[in-house]
Amino acid sequence: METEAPLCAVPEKPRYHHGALHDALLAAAEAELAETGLEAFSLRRVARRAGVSHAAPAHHFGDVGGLLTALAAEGFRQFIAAMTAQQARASRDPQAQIVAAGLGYIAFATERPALFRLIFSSDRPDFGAPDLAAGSAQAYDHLSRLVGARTGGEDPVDIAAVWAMAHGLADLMAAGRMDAIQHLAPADRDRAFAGILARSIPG
Amino acid sequence: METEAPLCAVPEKPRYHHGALHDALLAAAEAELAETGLEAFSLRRVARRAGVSHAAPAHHFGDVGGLLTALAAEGFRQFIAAMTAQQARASRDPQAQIVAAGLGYIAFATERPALFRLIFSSDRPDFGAPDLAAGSAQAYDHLSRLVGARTGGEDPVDIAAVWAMAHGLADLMAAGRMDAIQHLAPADRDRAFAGILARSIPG
DNA sequence: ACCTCATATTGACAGTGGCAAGATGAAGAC
DNA sequence: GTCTTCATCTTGCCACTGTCAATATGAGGT
Repeated sequence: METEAPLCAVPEKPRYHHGALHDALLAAAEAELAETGLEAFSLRRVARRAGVSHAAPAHHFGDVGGLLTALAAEGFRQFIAAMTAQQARASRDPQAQIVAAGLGYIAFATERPALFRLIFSSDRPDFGAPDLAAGSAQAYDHLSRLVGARTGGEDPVDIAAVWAMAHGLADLMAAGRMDAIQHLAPADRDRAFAGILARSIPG
Repeated sequence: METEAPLCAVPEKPRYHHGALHDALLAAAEAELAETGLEAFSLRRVARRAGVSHAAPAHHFGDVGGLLTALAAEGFRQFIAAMTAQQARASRDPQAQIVAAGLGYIAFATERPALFRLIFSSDRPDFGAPDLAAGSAQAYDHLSRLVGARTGGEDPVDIAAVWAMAHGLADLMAAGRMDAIQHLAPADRDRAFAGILARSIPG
């Protein structure tokens, strides 16, 4: 017979045993976070969005902190991906790579402000959890290597300078506080950011 | 008879008409915010701390957003005070003043992380409210003038660079993410911050 | 056929913000 | 003095939240 195997990752029919509820809940949580923001985030709303009972999320993730921890780990993966995406469009020059990574940093914060706040300005995820800690460390290492390629050694202060400049621009953009730059056309904006980011690069 | 008049601003006896509940609630809210953080902030806990009924805060501030708005406005005043306090200890040189303001920025974020997040990384206060908007604008103007004293004109991009560097360091410190610098002795830490802040100053 | 047990649901609990209705008492009018 | 007014504060209620224990379901192995 033709196999009715799960060709689609998200089955349409409401079944008691969902089968892929873990991933479906993560997707619903990410959508919910993007729409309602971190501060209005609710386990029960996520459950409703996924079309599932109100206690299902807790079963898979323990509690709201567990779900946000999983979401933050995924957030760090997307965060690193945003940086590498910008780097791929830039030249191999170490300085250009650092600037590009910074632009990716800012783009992520601007396009996914709630996720950005979850991974950088929230106490609710458990940053000691292996998955999340690994993501966080990987993000730091990524920036660290970029700076190292420029300076030769990996001086923590040099790394902190580059990191803080990118993070400051990103966080202020996510919060909508950079009026002066927010109103610029995208190309002008990126030029302004690139110029600012360059100031933080040692050498 | 001896007058039992309110010599003390905060009466001890529980009276139906508190008299200074507005201020008492603000103080309780600030303490509550510092202890439990922004994400666990609760109107009812504030009310309990102030020794008053659970609905009293809403009467004075409308809703939780109103209380947080008032708290954020007070936060901006303390934020500016933290910068000016550091500036007073530095030389009159424009560059030194900018660095000092940055150190005050960072000190405020480090010592009052919850308040810092309230004014920079929260959607709960109403930033359109007159008091709060004025505080926010005043903080920007403060930094703007400092940069202007250094460069002559007040180029928004120059201001953004200085602001973002200070903000990035402050936010990462408030989140406890700057491991490399967090472990330094206070004096060394300030020296490192001063060096990094200086990189963002134009000229 | 039967059993096992991860998967998901149901129902309850305390806690929360917000609202309406009522209680209190300070301040002014007569 | 008494009476009225009205901001202040409380009480009681509602819907909603996260978490827990108890229950129902059904897929896979024996």
